[in-house]
Amino acid sequence: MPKKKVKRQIIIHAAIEVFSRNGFQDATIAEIAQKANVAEGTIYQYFKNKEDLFFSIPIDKTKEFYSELELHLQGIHGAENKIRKFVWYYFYHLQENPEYARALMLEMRVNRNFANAKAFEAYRPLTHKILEIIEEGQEEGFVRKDVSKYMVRHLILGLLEHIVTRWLLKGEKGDMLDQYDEAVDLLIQGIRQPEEGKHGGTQELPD
Amino acid sequence: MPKKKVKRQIIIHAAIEVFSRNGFQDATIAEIAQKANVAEGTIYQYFKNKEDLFFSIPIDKTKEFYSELELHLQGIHGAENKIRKFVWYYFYHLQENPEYARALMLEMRVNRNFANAKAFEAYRPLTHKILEIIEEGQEEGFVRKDVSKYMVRHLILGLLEHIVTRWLLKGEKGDMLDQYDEAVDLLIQGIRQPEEGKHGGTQELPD
Amino acid sequence: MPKKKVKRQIIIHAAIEVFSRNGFQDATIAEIAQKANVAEGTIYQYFKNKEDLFFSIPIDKTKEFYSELELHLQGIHGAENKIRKFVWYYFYHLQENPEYARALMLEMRVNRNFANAKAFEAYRPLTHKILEIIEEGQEEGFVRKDVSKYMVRHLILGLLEHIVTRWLLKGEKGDMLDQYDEAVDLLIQGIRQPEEGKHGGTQELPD
Amino acid sequence: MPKKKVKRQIIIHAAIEVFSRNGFQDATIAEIAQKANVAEGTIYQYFKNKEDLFFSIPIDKTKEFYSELELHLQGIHGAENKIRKFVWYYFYHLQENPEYARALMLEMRVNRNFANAKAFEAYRPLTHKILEIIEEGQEEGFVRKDVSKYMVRHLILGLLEHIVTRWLLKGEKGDMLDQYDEAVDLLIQGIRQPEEGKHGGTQELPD
DNA sequence: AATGAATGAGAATTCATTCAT
DNA sequence: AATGAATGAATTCTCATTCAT
Repeated sequence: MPKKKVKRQIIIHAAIEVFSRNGFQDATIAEIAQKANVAEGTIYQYFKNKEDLFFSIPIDKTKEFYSELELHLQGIHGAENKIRKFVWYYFYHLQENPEYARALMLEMRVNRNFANAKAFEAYRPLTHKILEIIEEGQEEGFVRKDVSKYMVRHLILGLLEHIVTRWLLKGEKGDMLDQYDEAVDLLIQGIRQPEEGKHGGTQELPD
Repeated sequence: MPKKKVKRQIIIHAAIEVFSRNGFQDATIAEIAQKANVAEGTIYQYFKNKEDLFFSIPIDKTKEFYSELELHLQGIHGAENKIRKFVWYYFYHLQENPEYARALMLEMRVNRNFANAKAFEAYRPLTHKILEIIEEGQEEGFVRKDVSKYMVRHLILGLLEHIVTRWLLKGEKGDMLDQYDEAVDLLIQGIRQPEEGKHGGTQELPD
Repeated sequence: MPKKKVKRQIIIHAAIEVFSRNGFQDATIAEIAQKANVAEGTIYQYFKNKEDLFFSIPIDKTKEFYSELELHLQGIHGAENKIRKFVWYYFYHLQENPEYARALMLEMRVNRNFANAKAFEAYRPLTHKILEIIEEGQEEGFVRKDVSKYMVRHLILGLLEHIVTRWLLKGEKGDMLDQYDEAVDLLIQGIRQPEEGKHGGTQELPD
Repeated sequence: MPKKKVKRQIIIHAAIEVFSRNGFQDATIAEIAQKANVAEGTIYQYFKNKEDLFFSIPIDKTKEFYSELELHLQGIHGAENKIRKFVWYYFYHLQENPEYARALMLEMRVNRNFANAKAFEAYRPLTHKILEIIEEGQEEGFVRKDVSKYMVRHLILGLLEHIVTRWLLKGEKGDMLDQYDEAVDLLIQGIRQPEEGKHGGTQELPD
């Protein structure tokens, strides 16, 4: 790896730690620089400003997340299994990278500028992947077709993000993977195409 | 209402607007004071500090949210209908109060201190309510019993929060209630107790 | 004088000293604050920023300059005498206020933003006054009419500014008023309407 | 020209542009380096520091100014004509080199260190030249002898600098040479030795 | 000679909070 | 109770200069 890239990585690594511990606003460039063993000014050689550094985190980390996810999905057939794997890997990866998880869930996800930033682009492939799997599932007949694939994705990501967020706010106690079975169970049942002649449809809301 | 209470309300109202527009860190006491037509010092007569003011928002607003929700749930029988109503009202109320929604979703929900704050207490009845309904559903036999009620709640709140958050970040465009039907449909299917002899259980994850 | 005004004056006073000693760029708010015996933040209660403070100097000081000049011109008749007085007072006042002189000549006068600033407006009456006197002189028949009054002003102000600037750069040594006689003599001869049948007009430039 | 000299020239050229556009303080070595197509470090091979580079501008440019002026003065007889030529060339040259003019008038001329710097030495021949012409004029009997030659120079340079400075601050609009006729007219009348029996001397200032 | 990455001192500005009136 | 002037700590970012390659 070229030297320039290496130092960039070192800074990003330090940034993840500091941002994740203190949040964007309370993190200081001084501390990041110290952690990265570079002068404060050096950071500005690599990143335009604090926000640029902040948004560079997901770019790098999400690429890593995504490419590893692809690996894990290799050789798996059927949307159901892919979704199970996706859910499992989601928990697994964020649990292994709690600082990245915190930065992502507690900072990026609710940042007003994130959606505009180039950082968001890096996030795209990931959200697109799950959509692809959902589409595949709908074609297979496994996933409900009467509900938009986007809503299906909302259900999946909503549950995952909710669990991860709570885990983070509670101090990362316990093993998130313990929740894997129930979570995936609920999701699969929620999104699957009911077999013929199942239950009698949904009731109308009276009010 | 006593005069003291009124001024407190005025300040909170101004705070919601300012916090919601700028986020916690970028909101200034000066602006809130101006909006509330009081001197900056006055705010410190009613609230210990900026964070205290911030966390006082959900206390008041959530009480309002909760008591109105109770009203809407009056006379509704059966967990399914109650859940439908809950979902509907959740969307409805946050859509009607976008500034509160923003403060709640983008600021409170991910704030490290929120969970500890007394503000969180105010939030309890609400999250407890949905849990109650889930329990009722499990007793009725409508909601799956093989999955923890907490996980069921994660599914419901996760989806709702996810949809609301996206709506906020996208600039509050469109009517969230348009998504109500699909959302509730997915949820209900996901959490309901399958009838006897339905599908063949969940597959095992191969890997 | 109201308290607020007083403190403003104190700050401006400190600012004149510091700006004049170090120039705009090398002057620091910290030093000005210290000299004024206020906290750094206090300065920002009275002035928008460093430049605003800087440009506030001439506003106040020039008003003072102008009103005293008016006093000195009281009771003087004839453009010639008024011009003599103007020149004399110009030297006198700047010599008595060398810090203001330095700020004005070495900083303001060449500042790209000065012309746009509101500070420039304060300067107007002064430059307008001399124009008025020139006009009066032209009506009297004392000042040449074949040359634009603006050019006449350029001649007068050019000489004065040049002398003051050199005096400042040389370390404010000596008494500028020693140069008064010669300076005013040259100026008067330069701008006066020649009597009939004087010299043979100007030669043409050969090249 | 040796290669070394060429690169020095390139850097100075870039420096003139950047200093003149931004002023000394706001000009950056980085930008100058970029404009000159050299690395930042390279500049320090040719100049001790930023100020040294800054003060090197007049050295080179003034030599150029001076040698061209000498050329223009060739073959001109009589102090009056020489002064006319000097004035004309002053306007002409600075108008043709507005960036140099800006650096000279708005930066050098008021710089506290300029007078001490070696740069000032380069300026000498120029100011000495005009003094020489004035002396010649006094010997000829064309220029007033009752006024110091230095004051005469103040008058001339004061007017020229004033006009050029205003032209620069107003955005270099219009042709300065349009002002040549009036300017030189005023100057010539101001400095010329009055013929016998002219006006009755200067009045005394009453106050 | 040329490079350009690294440095780190330095300064303006903001703003929550206090407290005398 | 209300005010709002005063505070000063705290932080980002810039940029001239150096020096190893």
